[in-house]
Amino acid sequence: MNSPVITIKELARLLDLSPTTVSRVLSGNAKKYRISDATEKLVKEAAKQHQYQPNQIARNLRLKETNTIGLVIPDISNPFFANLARIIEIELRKLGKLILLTDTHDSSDLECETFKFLFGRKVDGILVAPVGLRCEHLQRFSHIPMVMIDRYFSELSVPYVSTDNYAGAYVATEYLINKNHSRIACIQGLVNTISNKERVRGFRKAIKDYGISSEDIEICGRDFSIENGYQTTQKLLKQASSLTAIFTLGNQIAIGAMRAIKENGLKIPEDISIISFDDQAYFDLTCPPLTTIRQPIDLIGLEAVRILFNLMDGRQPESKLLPAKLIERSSVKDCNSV
Amino acid sequence: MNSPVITIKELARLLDLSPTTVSRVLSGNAKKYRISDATEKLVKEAAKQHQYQPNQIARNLRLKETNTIGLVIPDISNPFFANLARIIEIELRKLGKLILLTDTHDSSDLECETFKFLFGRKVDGILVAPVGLRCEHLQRFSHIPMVMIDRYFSELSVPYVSTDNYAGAYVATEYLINKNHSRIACIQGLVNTISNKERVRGFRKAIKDYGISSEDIEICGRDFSIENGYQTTQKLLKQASSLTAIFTLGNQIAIGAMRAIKENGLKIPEDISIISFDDQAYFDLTCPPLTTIRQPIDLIGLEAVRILFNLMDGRQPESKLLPAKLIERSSVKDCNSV
DNA sequence: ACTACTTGCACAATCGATTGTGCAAATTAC
DNA sequence: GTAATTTGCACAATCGATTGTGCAAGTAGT
Repeated sequence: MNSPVITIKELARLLDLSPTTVSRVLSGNAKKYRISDATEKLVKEAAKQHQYQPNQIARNLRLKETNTIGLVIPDISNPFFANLARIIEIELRKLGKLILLTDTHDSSDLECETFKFLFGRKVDGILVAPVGLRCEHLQRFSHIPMVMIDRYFSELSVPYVSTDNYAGAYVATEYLINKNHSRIACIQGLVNTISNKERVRGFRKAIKDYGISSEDIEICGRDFSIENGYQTTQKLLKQASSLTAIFTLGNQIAIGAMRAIKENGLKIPEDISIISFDDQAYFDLTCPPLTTIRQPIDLIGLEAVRILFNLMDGRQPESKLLPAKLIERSSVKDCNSV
Repeated sequence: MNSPVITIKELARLLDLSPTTVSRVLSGNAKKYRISDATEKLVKEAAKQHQYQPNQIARNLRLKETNTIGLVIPDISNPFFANLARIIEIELRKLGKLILLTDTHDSSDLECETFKFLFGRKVDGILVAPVGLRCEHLQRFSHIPMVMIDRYFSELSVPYVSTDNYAGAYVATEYLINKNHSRIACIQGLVNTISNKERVRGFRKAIKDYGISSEDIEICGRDFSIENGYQTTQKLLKQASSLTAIFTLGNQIAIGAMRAIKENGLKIPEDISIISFDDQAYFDLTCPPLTTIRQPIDLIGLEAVRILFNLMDGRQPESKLLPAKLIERSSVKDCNSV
């Protein structure tokens, strides 16, 4: 029986031709190498009949091109990254590339190991949302075309695409302040990641600009998980301060915070207000609908892919910070009207 | 300068050894081939110093093993699949495999193309949540180790791991009936997919077992999207029937349904009850908290990987249907107590 | 009929790692 | 001192596709 995989060599033997000729026909270079029309037709028919599929591994080795892009993400179960992955997958597929997906679970060590893997696989490029704590490995592999998404290191020459986290956080904080909140807690994500730092910076700047005492605010939390949102909020609420609003710096944190508030028998926004960075599809259905800062996820994905391909074509790296947008719902109480 | 990539051949030249010897040392076969301790040490040090990373493409070609698993998913932005992807990624990484991720957007054509791609890439195995409409391509490539997840075709000899959708839907329906609902709509997902069909079957069976007139129920909808949940619910509500409960067959459908209900100014569960297949992390925070049927996502992922590896080891295929669990919250009104 | 092209295809090397086998040199045995 | 082993490593083929080059056979020109 025919094995389910047929190679060019076998095809050639069947047709009594050389592998060279078969290869040339199948890669569309028949004319270029003066293969006769008759032979061309013969080869094509045989290929179809035997369902010939080129062995990409062999092509890759020879052509030094794998048509594969590494996608390195801290947590694919976070809807922000899942949505990002989706748009990126769509774009890359249009361009004939496949994705090697890796989830680093916010571990720099895993990320570093991942880079070695991807390098060994000879990916044509890498799209990475770095954990954000270290970057030697990014540096080390920066000879391969790479774009950072969401999180980045401005000190590296690697381009990035992200949200303008600073401005977004500023707007969110300003919004709270305009609603006359003054005792505000900010629950942050992974400390030291640029997106977190920028959001915190935006928060602080607004606080300062509006002359709010630094004693009336609190910045706490440690990562972007639901767990962190929950535990940090529990702690905040136990402090029995006169906290009036919480600004969560990620959608998962918001979930945890809401859960804790609910368990404490408090009402949003009557007892405590909440605003979150990073909108999600279901945030209009939570109790109450959540006011958020929406990041332009699709645009981030699109731009990242575009820039990556520019890089692969040898063009200049180019970074982008895209604007976030306030989505006003009803999780923030207007303390002016009291 | 040294190029950033060093090959075995170059390493060999530097050390004045043959590539053979270098290869043998680096793949840990020094003893087996009687390489002297001195040489072994020399090679290892040079490899470390030059940061040698084996070219996996070349190894793959020679060894016919890519350490890559194809993951084929209908929609990675659906949290159900994102969570599944995450647990699978974790398990596969433990086993030294990387994931080629593809999103088929619920298109059988794309799925078919995807299979060709994966075959060409010589993946060691495939984990697929098939679109579910056609399966010739699954058949055609069934010589490569493959496990279907979530959705499956029982007529194929390809093993699968999924939830016991029939039983889950039966329990959900029974729950509604016990709460004395009798005018129930069921908003389904992708018609003809096995998970949908099984859920509908469970629904129908419960309806029949409890003697509810088929005129009091309605089965509508077309796919697993938010959009479908929204539009179908809008239609249902416009019919001004005396509908008392909706059973949505997927988490995204539930979101759409809730949105439509809300926009129509109706209250859940006072005006209309809702129960959904497929629990999500945030469903305790929606307005109201949603009663759902939870699928054992982690277990599905774990089992799928386990079975796939058994297959790759040449052991027998084996399929599993895992139990779902009712998570009672407060989106279903108890009509008995009225 | 003899040279000059053109046509149609095959040879062989290559990509980087792996592996069965072979063969000197070193060691041991007697 | 010679034969028998053992030690230590290299040769060369292989995986499947690609490509620069070469070379017959066919056609055209005069």
